[in-house]
Amino acid sequence: MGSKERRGREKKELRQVILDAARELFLKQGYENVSMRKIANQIEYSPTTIYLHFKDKVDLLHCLCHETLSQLVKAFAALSQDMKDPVNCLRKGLRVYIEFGLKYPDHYKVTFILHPDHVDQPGQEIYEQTAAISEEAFGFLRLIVAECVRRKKFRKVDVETTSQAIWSAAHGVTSLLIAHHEFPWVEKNKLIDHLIEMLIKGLKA
Amino acid sequence: MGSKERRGREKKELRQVILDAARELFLKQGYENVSMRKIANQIEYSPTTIYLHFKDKVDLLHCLCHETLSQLVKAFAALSQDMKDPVNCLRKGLRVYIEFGLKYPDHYKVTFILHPDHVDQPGQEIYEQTAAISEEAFGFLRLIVAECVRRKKFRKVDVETTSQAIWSAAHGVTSLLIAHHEFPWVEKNKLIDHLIEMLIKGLKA
DNA sequence: ATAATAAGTTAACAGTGTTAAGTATAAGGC
DNA sequence: GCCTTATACTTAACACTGTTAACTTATTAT
Repeated sequence: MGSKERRGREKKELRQVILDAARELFLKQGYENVSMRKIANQIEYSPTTIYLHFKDKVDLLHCLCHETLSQLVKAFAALSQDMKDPVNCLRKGLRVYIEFGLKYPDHYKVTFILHPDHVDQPGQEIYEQTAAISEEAFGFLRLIVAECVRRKKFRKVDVETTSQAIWSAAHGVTSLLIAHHEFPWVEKNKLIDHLIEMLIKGLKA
Repeated sequence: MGSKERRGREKKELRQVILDAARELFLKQGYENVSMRKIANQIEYSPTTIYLHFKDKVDLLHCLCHETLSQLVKAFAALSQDMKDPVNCLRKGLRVYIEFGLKYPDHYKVTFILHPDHVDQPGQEIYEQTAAISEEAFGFLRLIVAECVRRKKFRKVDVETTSQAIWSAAHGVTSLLIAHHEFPWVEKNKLIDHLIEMLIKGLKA
């Protein structure tokens, strides 16, 4: 009867329980310092149960990554609805991006810092999915920059080059703050704001 | 007599052999995928011999970073001799930094990208050394930016914050060009120049 | 020659990701 | 009801990992 549906639902629930436990542990202790056994202990199942829901440890991280990337895209989508002030939209978008990275450093690492060739094998489903959603996210930046140029808020720069340069800068501060936390950084919000304003001033008409 | 010196020299030689093997393996397979046993196999010694020269695996990575940073510092030192046009000096310095990364992507990866966050344990000798040489390299950038502000080529920005923001941007484009080779980048020199000019325009008085 | 020192090794510990084989339990057909 | 079959989950094991302690071998100094 409906028992099949119930079992399928229970399976999905356990899957989510694993994802939640894994995310919490990854964020608290770092991906490398969390073992499958630790996750299993947390949810009070045997280690091998995880393998009934995920191919391996990397797959687990990728699913988390996909979850959070989707959130990033959603945040961008919400932002680009209101394009009355495209420059401010860009400002907010960059903030969202950088803070996303700082909030989910492990996810950011896998998606944007680690050599994708090491982690992903092209052709794998999860790889294509991640690539697609990344492209979708970058599309928002391209859109906003184009709007800034179209409305002559920015001087007549090449949209693609500018978008890539802006992404580079945003990625730079995000990844450095994540990876080199031993460096004597100035107050992080001050640094981020300064970088963003610098970029925008460098583009203004 | 001189036998003590010879033994000391032989010890240093083996140390360098280990470093070279480790760098090659780290670059080819990634830090996490290279075991002490793999390194030991490569140099045809037992795994524990490495521990006679390095405290642990992280120490090994730190020493490699130190080597790379020294090279970069030397390049910067040559540049900052001629400070007649500080803005152009900054331009050139950024070019040197980015092209250093693109020319020696392996070195750059190990030092600035691969750098795992659990590596840093304040109090350790090698930590202090790496921190010192990083500070030295960064000092050149700080110096140039300060000079730009002092001579009123730049508006009155905070030197430290600006320097950190500039480094972030330079690191961003370098690491992305290295790591995300599959992304449809515009012509790389165009991208680099555009970013540099954007930064400088955003700072000009 | 003998004692001391250093270099390098072997064996082991406690941990890792992952797989194959086994067990209990629930579902479906008769 | 009973039997078969599929599912959920566990146990045990494999081949690794970084690292330490104890041991052996070789070289030096007295």
